[in-house]
Amino acid sequence: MKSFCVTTPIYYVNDAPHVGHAYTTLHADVFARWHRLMGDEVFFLTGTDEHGLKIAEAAEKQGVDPQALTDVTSQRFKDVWAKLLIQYDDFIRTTDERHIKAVKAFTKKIYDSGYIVKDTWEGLYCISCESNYTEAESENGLCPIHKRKLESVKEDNYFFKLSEFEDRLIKYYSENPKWIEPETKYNEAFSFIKSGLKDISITRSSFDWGISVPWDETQVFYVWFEALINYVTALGYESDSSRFSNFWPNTVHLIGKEITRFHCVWWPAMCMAAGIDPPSKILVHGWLLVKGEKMSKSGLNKIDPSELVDEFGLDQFRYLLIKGSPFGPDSEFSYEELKRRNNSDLANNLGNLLSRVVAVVHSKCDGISPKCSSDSELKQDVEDAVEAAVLSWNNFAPADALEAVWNMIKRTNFYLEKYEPWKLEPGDRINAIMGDSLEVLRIVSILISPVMPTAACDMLRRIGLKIDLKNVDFNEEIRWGQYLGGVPVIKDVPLFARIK
RNA sequence: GGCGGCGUAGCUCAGCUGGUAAGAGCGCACGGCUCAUAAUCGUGAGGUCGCGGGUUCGAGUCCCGCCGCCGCUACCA
Repeated sequence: MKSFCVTTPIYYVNDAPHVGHAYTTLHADVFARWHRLMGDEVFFLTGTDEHGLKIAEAAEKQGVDPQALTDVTSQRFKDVWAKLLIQYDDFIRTTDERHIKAVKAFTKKIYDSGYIVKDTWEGLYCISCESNYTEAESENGLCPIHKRKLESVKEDNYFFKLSEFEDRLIKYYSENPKWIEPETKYNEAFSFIKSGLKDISITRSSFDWGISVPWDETQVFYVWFEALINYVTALGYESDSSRFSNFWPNTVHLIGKEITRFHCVWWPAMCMAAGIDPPSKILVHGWLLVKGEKMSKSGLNKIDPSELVDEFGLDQFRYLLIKGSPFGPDSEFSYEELKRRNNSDLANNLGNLLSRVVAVVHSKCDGISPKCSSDSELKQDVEDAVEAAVLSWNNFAPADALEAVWNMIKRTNFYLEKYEPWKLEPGDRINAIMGDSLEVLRIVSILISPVMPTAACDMLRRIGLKIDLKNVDFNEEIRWGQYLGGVPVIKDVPLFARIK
């Protein structure tokens, strides 16, 4: 059995879940569901990142314990994922005891190998921004935003000797040209590495909401350095070697483009330092833009995924998010576009196809489905579409996979128009046409099930089938000619409602 | 400043190593149909492929310059 592991970033709990988070997590979910459908052993990991200064400050402001605060804010993510039917196998929190233990083991290993050393961090700090700046960013020693003088700050910290991994990273990148996709992000990270790497400060001593350094209790790890380790924590690093070796390094990380460097430069070096292989693949996606602006916590353009689920329906929202924004480039996200796509792709094409097929079976076949024919003229188109969809799924291009499926749907609407079964007298001809149409619907429902799990089941129910999609031999089930008919076809409300 | 990307029909975008008459979806217009969720099917619109040069028998597709937008250029979740 093949294994497949997919991860999302762990989300910083300072931020309320929005469609941007949902975009990443939903992609991970459909990839996981696709691989489960293929019969692979799947591990889908997500979670929350809960340490760091910002959380400590927020907790203090509210007069609560940071752990109590993150218990609440972490739960918000779980709630949204439940609403979106995100089927993760594990939800890790960086405040979990298992993570703290794994971080200590992981970093101790690096420390013992001599790749973590103590040094002094010096930098420029803006009190208004509460953040550090580099010489290059400062404007004559002034903060580029507040135009006030930057303070020079010094702190004794531990440093990760990233510079020592330059050659190994270059070698790794050269030997694995497809390990980061899209290619532009690979190039970006690679050129960053080739331009020379500096050591990075990985601990803080000015606050204590973090994981303490095992060999120096006066310091805690910088959130990023610690957070990345979650990926191996959950897979059983130093705690479950059989699971770990089963899923690592054959793991796919899904990330947004803003965190490319941490994942594509720091993380592989950290793995090398700790003596494990880097992950096999990192997929970088762009942003969802609202009127050209990134949807983010700081902007006012945050969109709550729950509201869209309420508006469009669960499966509709899942489809719209996957189909509307290809994985990779930035893309515009608008309510108008969602509505249009919902009405044309879902209501008019797929939903209406189901309705008209069911209606004709009722009016011409007494509501009992005919068997499909083995030599339908639809057969070749369907087989081509299946092949294209499978290829796209395996290339992590779910929007393209859906496109291929919709070609089958359009083809079938055309097929009905061509033979006008509603005009024919009941008989073999009608039976063949309707049986073939039902067969397409059966195959469609299997192919869309990773994206629209409940709609897929509902379609199967309506065409009189009881297929447990959790337990099918995909290659067997997807072949043309399995719709045997002879079962009642169910009339019901439209599968997908039109909006306004 | 350095490196890289983008600018194709009203909208969102495909167009790999240059070569059948510039494409798709949506929207729009007209026509057909009436089984279906005013759904579906057909036809169409006539876009200087950012601008200006160049290479070539032939260039969205290669080269140069220009304009506009964007990303990366180290510690922001």
